Amino acid sequence: MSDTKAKRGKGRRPGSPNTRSQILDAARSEFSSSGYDGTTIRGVAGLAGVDPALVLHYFGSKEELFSAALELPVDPAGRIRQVIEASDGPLGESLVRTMLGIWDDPDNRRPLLAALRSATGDEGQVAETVRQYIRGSLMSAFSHHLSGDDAALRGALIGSQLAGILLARYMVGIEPIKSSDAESLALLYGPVLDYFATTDIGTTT
Amino acid sequence: MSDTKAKRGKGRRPGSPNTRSQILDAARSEFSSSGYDGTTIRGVAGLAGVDPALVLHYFGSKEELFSAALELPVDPAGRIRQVIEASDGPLGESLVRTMLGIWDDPDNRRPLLAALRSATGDEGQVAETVRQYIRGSLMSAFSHHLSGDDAALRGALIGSQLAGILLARYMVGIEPIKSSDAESLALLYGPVLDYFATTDIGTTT
DNA sequence: ATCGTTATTCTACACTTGTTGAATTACGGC
DNA sequence: GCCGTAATTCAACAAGTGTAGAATAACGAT
Repeated sequence: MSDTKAKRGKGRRPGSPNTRSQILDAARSEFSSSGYDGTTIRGVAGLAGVDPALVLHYFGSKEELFSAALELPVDPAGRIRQVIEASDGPLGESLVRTMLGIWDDPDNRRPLLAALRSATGDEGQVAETVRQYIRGSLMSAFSHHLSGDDAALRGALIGSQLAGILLARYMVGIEPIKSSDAESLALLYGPVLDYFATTDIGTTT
Repeated sequence: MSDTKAKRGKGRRPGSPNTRSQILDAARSEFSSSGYDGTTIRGVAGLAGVDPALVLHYFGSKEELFSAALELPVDPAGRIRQVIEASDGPLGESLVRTMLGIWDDPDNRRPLLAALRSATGDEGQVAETVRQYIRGSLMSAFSHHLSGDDAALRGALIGSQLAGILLARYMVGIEPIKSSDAESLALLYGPVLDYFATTDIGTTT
């Protein structure tokens, strides 16, 4: 409680070397709140109380740091498949509930936000990777268990609805969606998802 | 057709001075595809075939250039109010149709994308302005003509659904939403919007 | 023809960025 | 106690950024 201005010299620090995870934590925080371009290695280092060079000593470059920060604590596509398989009734509510459960967990929130920010911005190669993941794994998780020709379309409809929730709740912060509890939102959006999943729709190009 | 390598000297150029709008056009293009941070004045200048200093001669700074590029050719909130007032029946379809009409117009697409990108990224002051516009004018345009206590909630639900469409169609590019024609999407999403607008929902905090 | 005004470029500055290499200190095994 | 290895900082570079000021050339009015 008394070393606020510790001006330490060069060499190695004594004590427990959990520095690497502190850096990762700081990186997640910065990436999720400022996006890829908006995040600077010096900023991450400062937040972790560490020299910028150390960040690059652990992770080789900014891109690698970003990839490491994106290593999600959960596998979203997997969880979605679980939910879809484990419910035979209307699954809309469960989907919303599960998704919000994941996003409301502070451990997941920041890396997920970082991923979504990079997918909606345009930050080169990594962003495109995230987008391909969304288009590929995530979307197929939605549509895999839907029958019929238009499974892809219905999966996309579901995905777009969920994406709208994320945007409103976590990115733009629209009330009352931002502050509602997850259960209320599940009840509100559930029927719509079921509608998308089941309703018959004409052929669409 | 033969001056591809024109290496012109210092002074003023002869001919028509529509340079200012060319710069604005280039700026819209860059901002919408690369976001605020990703866009460089030199890049804009290069795209407009002009010196970087000229950009700052017309618009005083990068932020002002951004604001100028955001000057939308349409007033979204106004159009929404129009649509809502001018239809007494189910307005879901009309809403989607109108919104996609605006976004599919190439004149609007880029500034709108630039705005949305800045709202979902975190680029400081201007981004916050856009977000406040969304939370304020846009949202109240949705909820203004809905009766009852929960008008704000229902407006937010509608807004989140529309936002999901934008994200899927224009930002991440999820098929088949990306390539469907506007009319099909209006038919698909319309009923859901009506559901949000009319269905009775319990008190939510 | 002259003159102020405007459009345009050139050059340069101060700053921030990602990244590198050398220097310094602690740790762990022998 | 000694030594390789890992952790950590320092100082610096090259590149790119937004921006400012001076210089030059064309325009419009008189």
